[in-house]
Amino acid sequence: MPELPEAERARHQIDRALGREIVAVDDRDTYVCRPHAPGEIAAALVGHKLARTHRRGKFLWVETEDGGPVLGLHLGMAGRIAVEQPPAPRNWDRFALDFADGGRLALHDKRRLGRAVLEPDFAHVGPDAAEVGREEFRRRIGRGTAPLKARLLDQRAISGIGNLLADEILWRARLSPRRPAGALSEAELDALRRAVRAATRSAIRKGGAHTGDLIPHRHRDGTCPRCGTPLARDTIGGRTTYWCPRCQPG
DNA sequence: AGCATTGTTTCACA
DNA sequence: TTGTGAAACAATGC
Repeated sequence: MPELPEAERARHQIDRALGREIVAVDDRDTYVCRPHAPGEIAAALVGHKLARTHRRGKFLWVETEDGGPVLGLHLGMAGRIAVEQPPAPRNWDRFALDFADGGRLALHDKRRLGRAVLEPDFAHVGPDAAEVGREEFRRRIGRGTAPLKARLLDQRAISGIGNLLADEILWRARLSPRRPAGALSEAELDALRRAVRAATRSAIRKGGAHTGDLIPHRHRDGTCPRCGTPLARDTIGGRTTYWCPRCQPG
């Protein structure tokens, strides 16, 4: 599930747990908590209270009160954040904080590609896709020979766009996912940025990246919801890509 | 059985 | 050196 809209939703979940004292931490999953050893995150967090949540793209982090340790979280391919008062015991809770009031914050993740880490480093993560300014967007996206879709998925360029959102954005902007990123005009880059913001905000409002207009048609035999042309399908940027060959030529 | 998957990182190669 | 693309990672569902 998780792209930028789901990460934003997860951030709101974490907000519900602010101010409560952490009394226990389940950090036993050494893959999700790598490179930390079991107990390391627990030792750092127990006794602290979560103070403030942040998000850049799909990356989440939480400050603790009085300048205490920072906890970084990532939902990976299938993660969710759940904050529950009477903690419902669940399978697939890969990481969890227990609070003094009996509540629990859990990273629920069937796959184990989610991540919990202390003092996360975002030096290599680009600006948030919904916040990036026009000039910086032109500079970071409109360069190189990589296909446009691959560039949108590159979290070092801008962060937050995943496979579904990328297809939705390119369809809205009427741009081919195969176009070399550096070949776009400034006008095309500006239009693309508008589509990024519009699709992202719409997805946050509606509840997820899967709510896009193109997404229900993203399957073999799918047709363009705008013109009815059968959608093209190929692997671009390492991911399965659907687009309308008529609306998005090139 | 085999392949695909809404993500990220690492490695190989031009 | 830089940029790009493929593979690895873990686990599940079709």
